[in-house]
Amino acid sequence: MDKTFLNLFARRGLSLDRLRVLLEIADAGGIAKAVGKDPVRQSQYSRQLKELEEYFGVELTRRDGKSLVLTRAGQQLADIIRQNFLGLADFATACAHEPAIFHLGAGDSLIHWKVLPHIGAFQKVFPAIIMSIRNLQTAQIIDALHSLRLDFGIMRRNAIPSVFKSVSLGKMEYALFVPKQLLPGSSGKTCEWVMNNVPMVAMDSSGEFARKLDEMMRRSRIKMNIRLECESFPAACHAIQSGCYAGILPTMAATDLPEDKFVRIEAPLFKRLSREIALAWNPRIMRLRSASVEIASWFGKNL
Amino acid sequence: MDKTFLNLFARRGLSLDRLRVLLEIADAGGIAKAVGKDPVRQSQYSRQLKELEEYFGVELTRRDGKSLVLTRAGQQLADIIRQNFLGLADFATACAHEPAIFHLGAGDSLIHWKVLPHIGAFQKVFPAIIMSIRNLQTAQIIDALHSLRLDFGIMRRNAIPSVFKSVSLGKMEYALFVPKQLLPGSSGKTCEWVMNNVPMVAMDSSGEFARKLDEMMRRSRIKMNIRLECESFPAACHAIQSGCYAGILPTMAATDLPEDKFVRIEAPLFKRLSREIALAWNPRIMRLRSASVEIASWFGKNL
DNA sequence: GTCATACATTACTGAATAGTCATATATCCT
DNA sequence: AGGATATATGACTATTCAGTAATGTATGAC
Repeated sequence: MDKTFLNLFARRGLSLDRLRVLLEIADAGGIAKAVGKDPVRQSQYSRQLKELEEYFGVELTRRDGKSLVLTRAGQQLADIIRQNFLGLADFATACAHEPAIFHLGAGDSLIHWKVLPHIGAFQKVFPAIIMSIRNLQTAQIIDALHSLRLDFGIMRRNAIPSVFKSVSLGKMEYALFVPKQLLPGSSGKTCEWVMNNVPMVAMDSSGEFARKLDEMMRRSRIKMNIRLECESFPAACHAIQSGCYAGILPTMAATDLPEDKFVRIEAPLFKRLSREIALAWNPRIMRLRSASVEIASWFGKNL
Repeated sequence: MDKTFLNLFARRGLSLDRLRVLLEIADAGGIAKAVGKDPVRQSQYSRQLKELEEYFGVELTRRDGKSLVLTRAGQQLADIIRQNFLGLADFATACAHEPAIFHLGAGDSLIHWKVLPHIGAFQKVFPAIIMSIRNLQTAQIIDALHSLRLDFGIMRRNAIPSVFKSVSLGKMEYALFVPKQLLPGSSGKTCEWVMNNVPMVAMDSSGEFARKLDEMMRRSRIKMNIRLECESFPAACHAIQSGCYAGILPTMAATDLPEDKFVRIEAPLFKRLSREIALAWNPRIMRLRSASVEIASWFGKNL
C-alpha cells in the first residue's frame, strides 16, 4: 500500500508534545491561560506553536487583541488532535485496567432531578466507569459536544443540532409548588391567586425558560409577587422548602417537596413551558469510545 | 475540563515514531518485512516496540514461529494509530494544497469495465483528488477496509460485512461471447453448442465466479471445450478479441467486443451467475476524510 | 504617554529518543 | 546437528525536541 504516512514523517517538526500544546492553547483560549501559573513556559508554548505552523505551513492562530484565537485551520487541527488523543488515552486506560472517564454535561435541574437520582443504579451497571458530571448551559454543552470535550449532554430536544444523535428522556413539565403554611383555609386556591398573593421565588437566568415564562406572564397579564430571585431551580427549590416562598419548578422537584407540607398546582398555563428533553452525543464518540454505546442506551432506558 | 490528557503524558515513552513503528510492523507483518532492505534498523524496531509495550503495560506482539504477530491489543492500537495518522495526514495534505489520495480496491473486471470507463468524468468533478486503484480480491478488500488502508471497495453486495456502508452499483450479468469467425453458417447456434464445439477460454481463479460456474456446468452436464485458462476476465477478453476463443464474460465487456465481429449469446443458464455489486466503505472513513462523502455519492450515481 | 498584560524571539541547556553496530537468542528447515 | 532467518539485547552516538531565562514587541486601559 502506501509508504506508511511518508508525508507525515518525511519532514520533521511533528511531535506529540507540540500537538498537545496546540490543544491546550485551544482549550484554554490563549497561551497565558494555558500555562496558568508557571508563566515560564509561555515562551515554549509560543515557540512550539510556531514550529507546528511551520510544519504544516499554515497559520493556526491569529492575534485577537492581546490574546490569541485559533484560525479555522487551527480549530480543525485541534479537533483532529483531540480525537487522536482520545483514542490513545482510552486505549491506555484500558491497558492500565483503570476505569474510563465519561463526561456528561447538563443544566442544574436535570443534574439534580434527572441524573443524580439514577446514578447509584448506573454505578452498579457500569462499575468500571467514572462519570464526570458538569453543570453547563445549553450552548456550552453543544460546543463541548462538537469538540468532543463532552461525551454526552442532556438538554431540550429542540436545541440539539441535527449533526448529533440523541435519545429522548421524556418530557419536562412545570408546576407551581406552594408550602401549605402559605395557603389560608383549606380550599383550593387558583394558580393565579397564589402567584399574586404569596411571596414567590423566580429564576434569574438568561435561559430559555425565563424568557418563555416572562412572555407568558405578559400575555396573560399576571403579575407575580416576586420576593426572591435564584439562578437555578434546585436553589429555588431550597427556598420553597424553607416554607416562605412559592415557585414554579419542574415537576421532577416533587421528590424534594413532600405532599404533606407542599401543594402542587398544575395549570394549563404551564403546558406551554413544557419541553421534551434528550440525551445528545456526537456520533464520532461512538466510534472512538466503544463503551459509550452501552452508556447511551442505558441512559435512554433508565432516565 | 480534564487536565489535557494527563494520563497520556504524565509518563514518558510515547512518541510518534514509536507509534509509527508499531504501525509499520503491523502492516508488514513482522520486523524484518517492515524494515525491508536496510536491516540495520531491525534492532531499533524491536526496541521501540518493547518501549511501547512498556509504556502501555501490555503485550502488543507475540512470537509466531520466527516472526511476530500482533496480539489483540496490538491490533487495536494499530487501528487507533492508523486512524490518528490518517487524520493528521489529511490535514497536512490539505495545508500543503496537495491533492488528497483516495484508495479504491476492486477486482480486475470491475476496475476495467466499471471504474476506468468513468474515471475521466471523475477527474473532471474531483480535480483535486488522486485516485489510487488497486486490484485486490474480495477478502483482501474487506480486510483493508476494516483497517482503513482502503477508503473504498467494490465487490458483490452479498460479500459486504454489515458493519460497512454501501451503495449499489447495479447488477453484473454474464454472457457468452463468440467471435463470428468461429461460428459456421449464419444461423444462431445455441449456447451449449458453442461451449461444446468452439475453443473456450476459462477463468483459472479460485474466486466465487469460478466455483459457481463449475457447479453449474456439473449440474447441467455441459462440458466446456476449454483450450485456454486466464486469471482475469480482462485477460480472457483479450483472448476472445484474438478471434480464436469464445468465453463467458461480464456483459460489461461488450464495449471491447464490437458487434460486427463478435456475437453475444445470453442464456437463462447464466442468470444464476449474476450478482449485485456495490461500493462499500468503512463508516469511520466518512468522519475522518470529509471528501469521502461526496466521492461515495458520485460513484453511486455514476458507475 | 505609562503601565500592565499577552505573545514573540533568541540563546542556551538538558533530557528523551532515534540511529547504528555488534552480538545473543529463538525458530525453522533439511 | 548445522545453517539460515527473525527477533532481542546491550553499548554507544547523534539528533531532536523540551525546558528555562532574558529580552523584545504588540495591545489595551488609564
